[in-house]
Amino acid sequence: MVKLTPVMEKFILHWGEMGNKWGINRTVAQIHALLFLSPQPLNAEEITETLQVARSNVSNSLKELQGWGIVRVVHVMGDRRDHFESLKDVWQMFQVILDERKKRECEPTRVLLRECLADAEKGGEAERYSKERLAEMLDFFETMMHWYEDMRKLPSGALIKFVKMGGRIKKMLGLAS
Amino acid sequence: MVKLTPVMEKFILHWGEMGNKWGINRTVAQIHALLFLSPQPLNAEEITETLQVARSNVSNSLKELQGWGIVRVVHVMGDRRDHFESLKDVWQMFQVILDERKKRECEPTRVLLRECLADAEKGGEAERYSKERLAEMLDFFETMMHWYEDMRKLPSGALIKFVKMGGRIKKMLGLAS
DNA sequence: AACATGTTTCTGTGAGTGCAGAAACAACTG
DNA sequence: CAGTTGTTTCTGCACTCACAGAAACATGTT
Repeated sequence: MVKLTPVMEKFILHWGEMGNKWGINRTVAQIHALLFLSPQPLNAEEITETLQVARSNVSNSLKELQGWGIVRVVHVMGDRRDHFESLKDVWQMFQVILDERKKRECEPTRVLLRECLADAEKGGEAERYSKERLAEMLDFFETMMHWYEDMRKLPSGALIKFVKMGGRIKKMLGLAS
Repeated sequence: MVKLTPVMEKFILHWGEMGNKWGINRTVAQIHALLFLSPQPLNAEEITETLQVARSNVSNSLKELQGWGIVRVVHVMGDRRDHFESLKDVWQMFQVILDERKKRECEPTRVLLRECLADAEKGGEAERYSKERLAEMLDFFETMMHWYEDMRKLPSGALIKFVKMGGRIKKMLGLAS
């Protein structure tokens, strides 16, 4: 049995709320938080007991987390049950989440915007204004997505260094623009 | 009466779905999409008719959108009703949305992480591992938030230029790191 | 093959939200 | 100051989603 410390409990509950606001199921987020804070991989049974949720709920949520790619199965010697562990590297974790959201939500929007623009061509004058607005929207999406892909490709060390530069970016831009 | 073109309808429906996935009420997102695509400001009545939702729903959603700061009231000569218009600049719009989500969701998380770390100090050995993990998480949040604030401060032209540089960033980093 | 252990899918219930329509409220107009 | 028009808040229903528990399904063991 995993005994939650007060800090763990506090964080897990908050993470659940957060997840909720960003469109992620509360239990899924809680399990993620638990695994993130757990020094060892946990099996489904332990998660069930610790969070006091139904076994089936745990099972489904774990599948969801594996689908996102931030939790994976590992095995413990002498125990045939699956154990689960979260990515522990925060940078990597958010990178994976962003990748996934980009794929699930941004790509389809980009596709739809392209379709809309194509349709708008045929719509003549009636669609003129929409076309303008949606073209800007599409440009925004494509720009941001490209930019993200470029950043994504950097070796993670470089990316972190870059982000941590913070204010100094300003000067660089002064030169570059 | 505002007649929706096929393109408008398509986009509005999609935007509603999208909003949903990111934790934003469907009607709120739809109204936003409608105002975004509308060449003129619309009054609540028109929105009601166009989207076929209850008047009260429109009223509440508009208030929500104003709370986010992406829709504002304007007045039309000879008409005492409020009219509403969306920000039209996509960059500005997303900046406002990000600002708001940062304020509503990231700041509180940062605060909570700080509290957790303080609590963990008192927890001794039992909280050691949690403390490590949460410290990393906090570092991530603070780094990203600072970075965002720095970017935020750039004149918007510079920011856009910067993002559009895309791949060339890589070279700059080569020099800078 | 029976049993034991673990996992997944299915089903029904409950909680939370979204939303329509009514009622209350405010602001103007003649 | 009655009447008109417009806005906001309230109330309750409906729908969705989350989730518990049961049932079905696997896999391994003796």
